[in-house]
Amino acid sequence: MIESQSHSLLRPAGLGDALAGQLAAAIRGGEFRPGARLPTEKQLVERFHVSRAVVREAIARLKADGFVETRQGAGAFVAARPGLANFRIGQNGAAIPAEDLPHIFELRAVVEAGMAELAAQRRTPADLQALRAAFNEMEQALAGSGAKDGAAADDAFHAAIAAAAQNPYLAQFAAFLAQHFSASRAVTWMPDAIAAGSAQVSQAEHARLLAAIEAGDAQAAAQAARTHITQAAARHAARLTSKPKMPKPQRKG
Amino acid sequence: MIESQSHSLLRPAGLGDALAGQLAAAIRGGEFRPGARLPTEKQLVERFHVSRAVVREAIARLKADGFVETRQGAGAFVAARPGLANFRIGQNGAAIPAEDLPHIFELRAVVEAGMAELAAQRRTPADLQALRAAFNEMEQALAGSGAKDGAAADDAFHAAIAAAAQNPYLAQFAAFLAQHFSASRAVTWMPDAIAAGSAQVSQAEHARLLAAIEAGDAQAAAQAARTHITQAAARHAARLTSKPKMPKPQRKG
DNA sequence: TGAGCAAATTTGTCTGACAACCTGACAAAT
DNA sequence: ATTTGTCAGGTTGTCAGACAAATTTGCTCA
Repeated sequence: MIESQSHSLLRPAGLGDALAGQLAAAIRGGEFRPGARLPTEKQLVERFHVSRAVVREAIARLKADGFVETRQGAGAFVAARPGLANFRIGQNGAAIPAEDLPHIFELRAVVEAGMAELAAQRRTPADLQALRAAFNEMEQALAGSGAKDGAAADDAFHAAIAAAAQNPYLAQFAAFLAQHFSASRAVTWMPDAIAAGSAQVSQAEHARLLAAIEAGDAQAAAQAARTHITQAAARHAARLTSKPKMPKPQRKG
Repeated sequence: MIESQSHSLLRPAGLGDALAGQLAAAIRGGEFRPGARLPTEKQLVERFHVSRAVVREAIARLKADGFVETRQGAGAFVAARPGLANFRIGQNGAAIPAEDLPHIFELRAVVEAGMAELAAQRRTPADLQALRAAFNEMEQALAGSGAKDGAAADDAFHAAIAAAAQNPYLAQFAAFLAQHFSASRAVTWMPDAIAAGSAQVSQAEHARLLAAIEAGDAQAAAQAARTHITQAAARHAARLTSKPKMPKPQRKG
């Protein structure tokens, strides 16, 4: 019988989702080895007391997640490397455990440092222009011109570094990692954080990163990126401990 | 009308898979913005001339891939960051385009270098023991003792480096990247490749990597890892161009 | 023992029905 | 004028049954 996963303030997941989760856990737990055939749809229907449609949806999810492959007439089979078709941070929808954060930021530091190094080596005049423009927008956001969105400029700055590195996979992976912390970056650029000087510290790190890339100094760029992410991790951790300060839930419709 | 995606030597994908691919492409292509509502199931049924079951399976896939979120009674909505819940190399089941390989290996080099650096700093006596043991197994596979599986020892060697780095996310991501090239590593340790000296070159790179980690020399370890991956990329590329040499398809039941 | 074929089984797709939920419009109350 | 409650229509979630396409199994025969 499927155990309903109900998120405290959110809607319960559907049966298909729940069954997929259970089957994935069974595969991960070694109940089915790579290449092994899963129970037939009919068997799953009987075992879990759900309709065939639910079973098929669960299998569709498992296929998307790289856990199984299906062959019409034969069955569903555990993939050669179940679940390794995707790289994912954390479990579906669940918050990242706090004890994982240092490891994730360290992974980010490795990736961002490597990317900054390549950016310093490969940047074009157009890249530098984009970097400068984004940097200047952040400067204006700091000066309180009010018309500039610091967080968006921060995103643009990092996207420009990624473009300068000229490796789309590095860029995608860095963006993938960063999007897990987009809320933290947004907080960095809120009025209270700017007033508290937090954004200025971040911007000083950006300045060092920019200077190194402009100078074509790969080592300095890597080091500046490493420091920036290390400090971002500290800022993020500080936010987690200084719990609900919830300044203004400025919600844009 | 759904265009059938048929893989040249593989079975055609189902309609659900094909529809999911098209909807994902539409979302990626900007046809639906984050937060936008997708056409209703009924509309998709009419537009694509498929049954509702196919539509639902496609949506289940898109949910698993992080492209959409559904709310019962309301509809399916494009996720805040569509497709970014997972990081994936290549498209589902399709071979990685050759022109992407250099970029992927470069990403691997960045990650493996960062990991080797940490391993050199954090390795324990037990780590060194595991590294040595794996290295010795590869030596024996090279000497032709026959009882040792070079590819498995190669895997174990890299797993030991990952363990020494003491960052599970780095380890997982490195393994994720490496599994896309597991066939290439297996070829490195086949009798013909050993006879041709290819495995010896790889092992010499392992030796430098091991020496640097044993010496606790982080810079040398990073450099040795970078070189190893760069050479692995060259070996992989050479295999792609020297096409079907297909020595012996030794298939283990 | 191996080849050929029919029957059984399994996945893929379609169709129809009902349950649960959502949204927008409108009425009633404050 | 604003807030709350109700309801109709629409949408997703689940169930059930039927048939098509592909694979596996079992049986017969040379």
